[in-house]
Amino acid sequence: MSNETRDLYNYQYPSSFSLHEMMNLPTSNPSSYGNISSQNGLYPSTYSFTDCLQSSPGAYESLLQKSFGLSPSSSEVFNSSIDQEPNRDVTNDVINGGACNETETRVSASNSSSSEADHPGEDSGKSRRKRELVGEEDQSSKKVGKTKKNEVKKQREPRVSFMTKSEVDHLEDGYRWRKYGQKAVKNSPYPRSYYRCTTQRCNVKKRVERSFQDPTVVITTYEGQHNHPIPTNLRGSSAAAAMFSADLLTPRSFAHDMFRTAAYTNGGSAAAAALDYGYGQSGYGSVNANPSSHQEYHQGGEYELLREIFPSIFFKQEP
DNA sequence: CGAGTTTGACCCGCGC
DNA sequence: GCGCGGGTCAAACTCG
Repeated sequence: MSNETRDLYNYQYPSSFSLHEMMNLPTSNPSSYGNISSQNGLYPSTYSFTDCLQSSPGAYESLLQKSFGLSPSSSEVFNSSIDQEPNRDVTNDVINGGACNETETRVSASNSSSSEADHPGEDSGKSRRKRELVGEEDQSSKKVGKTKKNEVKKQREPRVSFMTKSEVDHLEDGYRWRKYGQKAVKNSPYPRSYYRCTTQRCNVKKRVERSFQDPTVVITTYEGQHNHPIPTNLRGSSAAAAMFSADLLTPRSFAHDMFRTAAYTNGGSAAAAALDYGYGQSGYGSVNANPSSHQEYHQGGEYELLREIFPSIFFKQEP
């Protein structure tokens, strides 16, 4: 694990980590709010979801642009905060959030380099090196993986992580993911699952783990940017697909994740919908790009609710 | 039969 | 140099 990653994690999960304390919110009703936080250092580190809802849709889009880097150069914005103030006290930056929905989400982002992002479709890091070695040197022995001396130091994709209060481990974001690994996390009873985008030449990855200090909190970390549109057949809704812009900036899917979570946890059909994708399949971290689950979600009314809440997002652009 | 999951083994970076 | 832990691979397996 790189220093950068450690910084990111230290930043998010200080030893005294308490979601409620961090959000400066009463613990009696922990599910009645949501926050979006940013670590860019240029904007308030935490945005209140409630504030977003109360403000105009345009203001919310503006927020997304700022906090998720939808404006031209997201990388630089997020990069500086992680590198410059990794130990910043999150608690001090938290804005109080009122009743909003029943999902709380914190978002952070990091980006140590953009070289991979400049070449979407290329694999990164060890796997590529390993494959090259296997292919060029010895196909029969995959254990002979020696690092090439002159190889440029491994560069990372932009990373963004967020915490979501959810019973579901793997939040659907519209993309299709293939699980390629699972590891036990040190000092945590919950494993970490590794997913990769199933689209060819798209090397976006995401890690999903559950906070051991607050098991109701799911920590999702995205790495990289999608270089393809959302599989529309998964959604069955052009409006939902339109939520994701053509530029496919990763953060937009985070927003979508939050909306999804909000919908799933905000209403009577939420539990049933949540059960439909995630638990009850083959266990921890099953892929959930499930058309049927979406349909249930859509028909359950949450979709319409979100359309009302975030009209500018849902109706932003039709391709 | 193809797509996705599981899981043990392996690789590699890092701290000591 | 060694051990640890994170990340990845890939064969075997499951499921629709």
